[in-house]
Amino acid sequence: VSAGARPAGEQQHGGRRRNRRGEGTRLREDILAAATAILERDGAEESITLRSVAREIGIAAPSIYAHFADREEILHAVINAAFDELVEAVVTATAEQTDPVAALLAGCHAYTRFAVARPGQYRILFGRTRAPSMEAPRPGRPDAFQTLVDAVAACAEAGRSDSTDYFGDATLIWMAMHGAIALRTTASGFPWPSSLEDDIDDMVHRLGRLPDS
Amino acid sequence: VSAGARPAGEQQHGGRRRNRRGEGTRLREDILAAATAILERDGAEESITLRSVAREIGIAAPSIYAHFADREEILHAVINAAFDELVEAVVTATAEQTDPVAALLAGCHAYTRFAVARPGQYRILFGRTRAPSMEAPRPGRPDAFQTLVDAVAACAEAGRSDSTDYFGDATLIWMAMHGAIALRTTASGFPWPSSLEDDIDDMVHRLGRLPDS
DNA sequence: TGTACATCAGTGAACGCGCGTTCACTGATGTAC
DNA sequence: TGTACATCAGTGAACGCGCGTTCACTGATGTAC
Repeated sequence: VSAGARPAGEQQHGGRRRNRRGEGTRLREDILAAATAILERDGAEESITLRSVAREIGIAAPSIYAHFADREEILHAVINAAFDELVEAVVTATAEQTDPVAALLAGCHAYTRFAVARPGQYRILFGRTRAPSMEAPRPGRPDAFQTLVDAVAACAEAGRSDSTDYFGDATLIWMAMHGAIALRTTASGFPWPSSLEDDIDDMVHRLGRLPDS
Repeated sequence: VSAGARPAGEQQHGGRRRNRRGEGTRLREDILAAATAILERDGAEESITLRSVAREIGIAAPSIYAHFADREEILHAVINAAFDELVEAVVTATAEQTDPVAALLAGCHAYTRFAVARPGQYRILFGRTRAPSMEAPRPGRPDAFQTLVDAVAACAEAGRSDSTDYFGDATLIWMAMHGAIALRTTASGFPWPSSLEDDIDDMVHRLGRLPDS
């Protein structure tokens, strides 16, 4: 096949243009984005393979080795990116509210929204056999769980919650939210009597000891 | 190698004796038991393969086809067996108590105990992308979730719970329990402030609207 | 301005592996006569 | 009681597949002179 038989710029692997010199790191971002897209598309972390990622981008599988040592390193990068986004969403939503109860609820809703909007990423964060814990974040990075504890504390100190064990009650809220999210995803045939958002509200009110739920 | 070189009864695949005529169904049970053992041993449903099961029992992989149509059918059988055991544990524990609050708590603790004792089986029940729902049990079989709803109702009718929405509150309890169990398994690095059993108690009390938690 | 050359981004063929599944078979067990 | 034979439980070799990873390579891009 002569070069002229192809429209200008079309390459073998799906039309991707080779990066110019010095722009090699762009492929790294493409790989990460492709891995995340695959994860979101079919939900299973196992479908992120070197070959599926390469196919998605339109490159040859070995090209990935210039940017990641092995498959596991791609997964770690996906997990870290997802974690960063989740933390960002929770922290921002909480900080936007001035009323302490509204702040607590906003943080919890942001957490839930992330999980519902990106089930694959949420699952790879908290559905793995061994998951990254909510604590021990990278130093300097805000901590989503501490934000939740602080939000409960703020409610109590404003007289809006009867909680006396902020860490403990925040833990209960986190667990309950996770269960609500996970079962909604998983047991989709169950006749859920109310919306997920309402369930989260109820759980936060009762487990966070907010009066008049 | 002459037959005499082997101790009597020793077979190629790990010493398993061939079943006698009419006892062919015994291999079916062996396959199920092996699949369950593998699942419990390394937690991941993907490690149940025709070959790993065959290895575990000491047979040739194709022998499985006499008893299961394909790999998926083995998984279904494992899931059904696990579900039966879970339901049995919950229903029995609930029925053993006469006090309604004690009955509700006993059922929840039985659920939790099953999940902790058999994490692989619990996970294959409720951690899959598509899981069997708690409702729609096989006809004639007791229903674990209905048991939970009834237990909440019994508490309310005895004046021991302020619940007015038995189904809804039972759902919240189920979700919260699931979250507590799943995160304990998953985020093992988290500094859990209390025991899982205490967490379950707190959740049941607050979500089931039992006074003096 | 032109050209030789180093560099960088990426390729393509090949490897060994474990998998689900198929196929033609074997040989011990029990039964009919 | 003895023997031919049907049946049943299971075997072993082979298939095609997708995978992670390795290896020697290619050819466009930019730079030094």
